[in-house]
Amino acid sequence: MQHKRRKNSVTIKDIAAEAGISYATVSRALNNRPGVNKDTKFRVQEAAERLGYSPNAAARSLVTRQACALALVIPDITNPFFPEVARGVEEAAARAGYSVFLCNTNWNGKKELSFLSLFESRRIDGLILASSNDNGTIAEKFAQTCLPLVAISSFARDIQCNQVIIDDVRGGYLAGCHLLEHGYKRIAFIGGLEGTQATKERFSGFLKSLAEAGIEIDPELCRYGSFTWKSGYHNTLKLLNMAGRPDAIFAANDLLAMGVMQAADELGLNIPGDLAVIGFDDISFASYPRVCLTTIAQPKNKLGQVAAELILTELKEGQKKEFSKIVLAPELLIRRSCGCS
Amino acid sequence: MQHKRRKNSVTIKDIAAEAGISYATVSRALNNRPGVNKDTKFRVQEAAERLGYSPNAAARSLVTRQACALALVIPDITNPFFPEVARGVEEAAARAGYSVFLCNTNWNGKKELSFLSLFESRRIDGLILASSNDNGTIAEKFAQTCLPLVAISSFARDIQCNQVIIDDVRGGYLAGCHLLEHGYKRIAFIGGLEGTQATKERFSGFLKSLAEAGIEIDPELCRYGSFTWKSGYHNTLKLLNMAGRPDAIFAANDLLAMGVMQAADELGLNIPGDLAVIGFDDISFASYPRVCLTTIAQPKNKLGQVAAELILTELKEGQKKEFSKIVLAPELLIRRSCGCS
DNA sequence: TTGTAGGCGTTATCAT
DNA sequence: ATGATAACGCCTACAA
Repeated sequence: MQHKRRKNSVTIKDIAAEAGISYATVSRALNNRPGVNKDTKFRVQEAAERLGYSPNAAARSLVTRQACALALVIPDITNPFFPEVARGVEEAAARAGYSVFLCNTNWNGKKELSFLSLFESRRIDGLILASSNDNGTIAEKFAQTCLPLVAISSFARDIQCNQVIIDDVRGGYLAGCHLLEHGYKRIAFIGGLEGTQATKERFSGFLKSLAEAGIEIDPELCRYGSFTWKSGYHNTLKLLNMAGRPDAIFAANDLLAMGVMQAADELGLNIPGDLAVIGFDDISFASYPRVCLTTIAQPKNKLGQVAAELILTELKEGQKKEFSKIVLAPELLIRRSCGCS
Repeated sequence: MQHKRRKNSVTIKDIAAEAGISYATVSRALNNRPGVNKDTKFRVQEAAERLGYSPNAAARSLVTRQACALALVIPDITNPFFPEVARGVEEAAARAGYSVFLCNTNWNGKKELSFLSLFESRRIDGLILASSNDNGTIAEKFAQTCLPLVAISSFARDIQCNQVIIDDVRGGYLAGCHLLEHGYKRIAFIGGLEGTQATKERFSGFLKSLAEAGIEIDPELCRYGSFTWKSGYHNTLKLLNMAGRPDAIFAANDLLAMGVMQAADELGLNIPGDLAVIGFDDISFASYPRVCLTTIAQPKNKLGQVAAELILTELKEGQKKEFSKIVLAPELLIRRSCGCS
């Protein structure tokens, strides 16, 4: 079967013919430009309706040089953190009449970079980037395109572009303080990949809280891996089998914290009775009664919204001379895993 | 500050000037069309590279009438079922050089419909629709646009369009059989919204398994609500406080099943000792040790991939005369909530 | 208030 | 193998 070309759609010229006027006027009428007679405008709208006219976005962007589209680049939509961000972005964009391209990089730097040429080609208006590359080398390349860009989530902080981030240091500090207030003394830390921005900053905030309490951390109690519950599980097993085992653990995200719980369960340790745990993120399952994890909540949806709005206003008002850096505050969300109530 | 127009980007005309040839030839060279001298082609590519050329997608779509973009319409990217589907769609699309617009409807029929005009305007090549509207009235409107369309997930089965679905009836049947094999006799059913396709079909398969075992269901044991764990929780509470309370529950999705577990926990009932539970979906948290839910797994990622590929081949080979209806098989995934091992 | 015409960056169809 | 040139559908001066 032959490939059928899409049926020719109706254009403003068709409308012009139908309404018996020039198509320039049709364009004006349809775009609510001033200086169009009230009832020619009415006739135009009526004709457009009748003919089932739909403006051709490609033609329009060709002349306006605007795609009315943003791109959202994230490592993995399957990770419970990102869907909420994505939803925030989508909502804010839709409200402003913008569409959003979903770009899932699968933690693959090459794929992430490959999106770049796509964006240039599509003349995307702006992009929101949660880079899979933590040291910012990829983000830097994106920044060089001059495309309105906002980087979100964790990555090298010194990169030159707009940023909307969570105050990870403060989050770590809050976590540490909460544990300390409960009287825990021997607190362990389980991070994601070592050297990673999120891990480092959450850890440093945590350290600060310890320092304020006059506690020096035992390096034995600091373990790293990846942001998965398996990693949290294995590290906890090791921690719990040590001579002087910890009485509390700060896990750098909720997935890790769930791994902590799993390990404790297996060893017959009660949470929070024998071991306290605090996480980071507040993914939806943290609130599930069988988990009931006390955690440092990130405003994920807001993160997405703010990021999108930042770009949108920049699109409207022109790029600023300086880059914006918006930092959102994390919040302690108390549930049961630390011994409260 | 004035709005700065995006800097004029380099076009094939610039390349033509640079290489000293006509821009028609440049176009040919860049698109690997036959009939271009080998080293003019080389010169063109070289010039393009040097000038930092990036083709203008809008201009191209204007003439080719292809946007090289799909749209993915889903009710809520935050629901753990959809991110996996989205990932499947994105991967398949990206492999074929297509981008995907993320359209989150928030279970809002109006917003869902509003996307329609957007798609027409953008001349989307095809769309994948998980309608929020279960009876198919919205999907029908989408189908009328003549846009290559594939409907996924649950909805009225008789609607005229391509479909990629999970065999919900079989899923329900598998669930029922598994419970029956364990010797449970008084099995309850907790669905989502009553009348909803997923709920109905999963229930009917479940009924069939009971019928084969010569068991007639007690209407008292069938409860409905919404696909949330709260709903599962409340319904289970009622079920468990009945005179002849069930010894097993088939929850029409995993979220509901988690609510079941929560209620059982609260009443001090052991799972699976005092009450067996089986779910549907296999969301990632079903495998978490503290949940360990036996469930009917849906191939979510595959669902997305197959849907995207279906559209993509239709785009390549032209629309078929008949609509495709691909039904994917669900699978029993045994964990601990029914008493196995 | 309305019409004319040029241009946005490509692809495609003619010639040459 | 290459070059003109006409679309594609729309916006926008500029002219009337």
